[in-house]
Amino acid sequence: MNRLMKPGARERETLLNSGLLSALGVESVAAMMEIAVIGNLPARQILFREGEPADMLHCVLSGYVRLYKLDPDGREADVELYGPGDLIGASALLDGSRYAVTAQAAEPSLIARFDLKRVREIASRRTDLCTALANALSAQLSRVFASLADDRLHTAPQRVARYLLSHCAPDGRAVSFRLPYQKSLLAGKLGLAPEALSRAFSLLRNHGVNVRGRLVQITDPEALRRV
Amino acid sequence: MNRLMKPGARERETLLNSGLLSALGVESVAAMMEIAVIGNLPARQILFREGEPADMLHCVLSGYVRLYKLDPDGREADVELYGPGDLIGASALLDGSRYAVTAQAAEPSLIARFDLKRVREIASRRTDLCTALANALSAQLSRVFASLADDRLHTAPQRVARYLLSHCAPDGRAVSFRLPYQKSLLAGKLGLAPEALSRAFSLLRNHGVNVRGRLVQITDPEALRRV
DNA sequence: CGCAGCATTGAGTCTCATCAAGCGGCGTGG
DNA sequence: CCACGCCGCTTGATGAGACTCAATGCTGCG
Repeated sequence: MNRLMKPGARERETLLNSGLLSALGVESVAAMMEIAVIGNLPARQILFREGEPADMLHCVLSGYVRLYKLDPDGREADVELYGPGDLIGASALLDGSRYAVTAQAAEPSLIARFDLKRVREIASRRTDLCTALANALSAQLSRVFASLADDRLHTAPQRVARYLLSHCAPDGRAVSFRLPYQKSLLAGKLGLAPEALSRAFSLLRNHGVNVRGRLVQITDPEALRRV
Repeated sequence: MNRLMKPGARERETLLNSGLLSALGVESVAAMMEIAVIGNLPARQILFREGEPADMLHCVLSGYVRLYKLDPDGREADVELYGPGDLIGASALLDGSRYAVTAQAAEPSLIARFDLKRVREIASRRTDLCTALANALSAQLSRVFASLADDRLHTAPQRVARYLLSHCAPDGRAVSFRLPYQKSLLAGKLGLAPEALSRAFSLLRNHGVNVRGRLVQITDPEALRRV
């Protein structure tokens, strides 16, 4: 962690809009702001490792944080990718008090850290924080269920198509946008090797998808939906 | 649902030991008991379907409940398997108020149902219930992370070996036990076709595993660990 | 301008799903 | 008591998909 500091005006702003704090009453927000510590992470910095005692709750303010598990042989499998506003480490709220996964900054990132003991203590007094935590967890659980089913049901091009569609407006109009992160990260998030993602993109060229660098053009969302 | 009823003595006993209620104070337990409804499910009965508005929280008392997602073509992918004491539908606590998955009794089962609105209402007053929910969710999240990573990192025989080892004492002694459910269920839980599970078992015969019906003998846990 | 890292492409291999057929136990009904 | 049929499991053959390894292209940055 390069710099540790109390949240400034900009960080407070971002935190207020985050998934966790946005639903809280003013007093709980104040209590959480009180214990928040802002940290600036260089790319590839590890936040915590699988198996370590969990002592902090994290919230991404900017950048992306990758959660993965390690094989005995050192291979990695991404299980989740958190962006601005997302809460990290909630899976460790109680579960044995150990982190179940490793967290690593995927790019230079700004995060807020909360001492877990003090969060628990505040949550035991203020139900709005407690329900906000439960809600964040339940949303994350739904997401992971979706990932798992997606993995088991769909091929690589289908998963990529679904990802692209999830970033489109539901109307059938053509769109173009920038991928929010590196392709290798996206590959990991989708459970693919980078090569497989590349091949999927090139296959999807026949279905109305153009990719140049991080720029994606989708000329025919309907065709994509049929893949 | 065949029979709906208030919990009797036996059901109360089981509920008290369940993951959710075991951590609560007496008053919260009483409040939850008050709204609990016991239901007896025949095998294959659907508890709820993906996309339906979520109005109930469920807790397995006996039997097993399978959670899965459906493909447009009708193929199914299991995402979780809940046994006695497990909480179902917590993923819908708030998340859009819709069930993210379909739940089906895998065998004749006894479950407790709680009206979700009333659970939320109790939770907003009693933090012990709220934190118990959050804890249940966080444990489930960890489990699903583990499944997802396991899927992506390990082959079918390795996943089966890990499953078997998780049912052994950590000491290296030989053990034998009964599978708690059908093999086809286990296959789904591990993300495998039933044929793949069968082949995995036959491959593991060379590594100290004997299977006859639901009976599993593990003669050499160490060898299994090396698979 | 050159380098380092990411991305693409190709070839080969492995794993697993799928389809199809055969086996075995178990319950029902004759 | 036996015959039949159902269901779950096993086994075999096949094919598609995706990972690995390796070589090359591209890009952005110093």
